[in-house]
Amino acid sequence: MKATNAKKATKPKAAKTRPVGRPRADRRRRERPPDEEILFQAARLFARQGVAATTTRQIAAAAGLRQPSLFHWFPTKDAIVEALLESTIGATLDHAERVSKERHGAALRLFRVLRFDARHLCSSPYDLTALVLSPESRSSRYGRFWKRRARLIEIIGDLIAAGIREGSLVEMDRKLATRLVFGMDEGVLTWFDREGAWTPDLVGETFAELALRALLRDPKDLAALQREAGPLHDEP
Amino acid sequence: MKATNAKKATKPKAAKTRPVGRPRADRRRRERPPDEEILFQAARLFARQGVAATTTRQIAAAAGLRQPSLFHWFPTKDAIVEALLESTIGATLDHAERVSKERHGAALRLFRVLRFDARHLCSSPYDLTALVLSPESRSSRYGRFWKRRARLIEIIGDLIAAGIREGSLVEMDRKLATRLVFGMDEGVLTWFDREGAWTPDLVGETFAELALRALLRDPKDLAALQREAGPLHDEP
DNA sequence: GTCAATACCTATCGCGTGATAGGTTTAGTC
DNA sequence: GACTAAACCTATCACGCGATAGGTATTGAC
Repeated sequence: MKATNAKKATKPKAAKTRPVGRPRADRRRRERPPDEEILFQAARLFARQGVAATTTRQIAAAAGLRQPSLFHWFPTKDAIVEALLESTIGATLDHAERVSKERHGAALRLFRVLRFDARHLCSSPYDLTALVLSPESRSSRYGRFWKRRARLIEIIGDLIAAGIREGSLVEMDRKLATRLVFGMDEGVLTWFDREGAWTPDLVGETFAELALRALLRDPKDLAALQREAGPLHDEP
Repeated sequence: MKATNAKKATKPKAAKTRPVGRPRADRRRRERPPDEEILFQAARLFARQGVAATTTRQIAAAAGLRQPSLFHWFPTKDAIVEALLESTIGATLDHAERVSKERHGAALRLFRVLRFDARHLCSSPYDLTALVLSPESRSSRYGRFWKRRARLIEIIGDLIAAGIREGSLVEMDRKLATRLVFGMDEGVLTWFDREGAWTPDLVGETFAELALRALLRDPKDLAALQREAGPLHDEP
């Protein structure tokens, strides 16, 4: 009787610290669940080396697994890339769709969309440098992501066109302007250092400030835009 | 006697159309010498697929050779990447060094450096999208290229700082401004279509115009800058 | 204790890769 | 015609890749 009770007192304690399943060869603690850890480490490696040059063995080792174990969580290497791409752009496109429909001047809407996107790129849990900017991701396999990205470009282009029509933005080739501005936006991915001195908010604000100074007929309007827009960190 | 003469009349004609060396299996004419054709086709494939995902068999087929023949012209696949990287940035850095030393206002010098670089990126004989923007090229193997690129960024940063000191450009975090402007510059690589409607000159001019509008204290100074700078196609 | 589910492991496969080795085909020189 | 250099070719290699197959080690439920 007494021996049985002593055994039961020991078991619940072990249950709280051990996940179900075979223990790993790599005993190091991981702060994320396995699928998220795989994505996190994959993104890091992709950003540093590119997708094709990153092997599944490297990803597995970085995530604390053996290479074939990756296929328990993702059906193919490709599926990892796809999951990373899908993890981006959703929030920023939703925000852009919402803001672009509001009853405000085009310049204000543009300002808010741009700074939100740049901040979002800097603060994603995953380092997306390689994925968004590299030709490796241009495959038709990721058509959904590229469609949504094209939609975001379209929204920005429409806002620039509306600003030109309203007279708040300077006359120019609206498509070329869209490309240049969006290039500066995504260009953030090539230099933003997640361990560096600049915060995502600061980058978002400064980028949008420069973009609007470039486009506004009268850059003195910028101060009013910044006031009306409010602090970036209040955007949902 | 006569038969011998007839034979000699035929040979000189063949000598003018046939290069020395074994004929290719792929008989199609190539407009460039073999090494240049390899670089051209490699750049095209790298831009579309990325470096690691492009095989030497693909490069060879595109250049009209068999795969091992590549190694007659380049010692390794890597050497192809290196040659492409070296083919860029030389002219633009020389120009930037020269212009940045001239006795003109910082804003004018900056304007000329920026538009030259953007045009240069658009008009390179090789499509460098994958090489300049992708992590694949970040290897220490290409240290020389990355040093020169850093020098270019430094020159632009110094010009921005000088403009801020002179009072022609707005006060702001000079390093962040440099990064954003250079991001727009290189971002051109992600969207410029060599078969498209925009010319390299137009892109160079428009990019520099937007960048200076963003940075100038008084954007009305832009017109004077454009006049003083003269047409981009006159830059050597 | 048995069984099922879960999360891993080791072993291995079929295939494709960059590169080497040796041979072939041409023009040019003597 | 013999020889050399140049520019190719075919054949092959050693290696590493993504993925499959089957087994192992744990928890939790009964």
